[in-house]
Amino acid sequence: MEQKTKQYGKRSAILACLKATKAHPSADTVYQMLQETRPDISLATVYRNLALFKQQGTIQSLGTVNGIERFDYNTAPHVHFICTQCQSVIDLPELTAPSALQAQVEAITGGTVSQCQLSFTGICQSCCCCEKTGS
Amino acid sequence: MEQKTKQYGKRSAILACLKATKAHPSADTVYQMLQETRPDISLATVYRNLALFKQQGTIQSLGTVNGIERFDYNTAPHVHFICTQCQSVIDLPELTAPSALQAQVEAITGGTVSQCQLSFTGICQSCCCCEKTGS
DNA sequence: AAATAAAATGAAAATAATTCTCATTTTCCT
DNA sequence: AGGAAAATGAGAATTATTTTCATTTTATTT
Repeated sequence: MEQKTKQYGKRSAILACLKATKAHPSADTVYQMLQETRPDISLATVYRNLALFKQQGTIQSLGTVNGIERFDYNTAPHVHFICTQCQSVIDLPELTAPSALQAQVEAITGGTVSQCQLSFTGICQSCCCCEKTGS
Repeated sequence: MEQKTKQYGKRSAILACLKATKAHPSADTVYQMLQETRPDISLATVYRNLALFKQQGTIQSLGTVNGIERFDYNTAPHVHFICTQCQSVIDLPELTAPSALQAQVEAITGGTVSQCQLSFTGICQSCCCCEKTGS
């Protein structure tokens, strides 16, 4: 039993990374964030584990922003604001997602609802003012 | 001025295709739907024009379903149900999108909202019953 | 602790949706 | 009609994501 660096715990490191941020990161962003503390984790492993967490329901996908999938540790229904310019995603905890409609949706469609997504897309405050330099 | 097949009107044919369907098609689906009547329209042109329409605000993107972008001629805020099994997207006109929240979102974020998306994800009725054959 | 099976990983190749290039065609304007 | 500007087709390029497979790590059994 030689003294060697712990090689495992990669899965939980990836999950912890998502838990620690509010940035709703992409797979590549998670990979880059981990590079500093866990350079032994490859991008493929990040992809694999994010897919696993998503399938398990441990995390949530917000869908894609600019063609890149974004993830959220918070699986409770909540509202997002997505800036199409800087691609930032922020939570709007002040507003409530209409998850109460889920029963109605199931009644209307005859299907089963597993997720509710409410998102507002636009230009965030910092991108707003930067834009005005164009005139 | 020889009698030749009309080569133009491709742009409007693409838009008309979107207008005519409730299927919220992808670029490739639009291309395939057009193949029958307008085999002179290439896939690149479909992509180009969908991007143009989207940028103009003529059409809307629902985001991606299974990694593929889906489009909607209806730009009014409305609710979608997305089946993760068969990838079908249906409108739920019975329910209203909470676009009234837009002012609140702008007040909270200090940004500008251009789009509101409310979607429920799950398994649709036909996929529900098919699933049960597994036991 | 040793042996074995099962799961996870890295590196790089493979996949596939989308975008881009550029030569050609079509449309628009006078 | 003539020329500029825009649109298009074909295919190459791009790129996020997935997959392959040999190797390493973890779990299990004794």
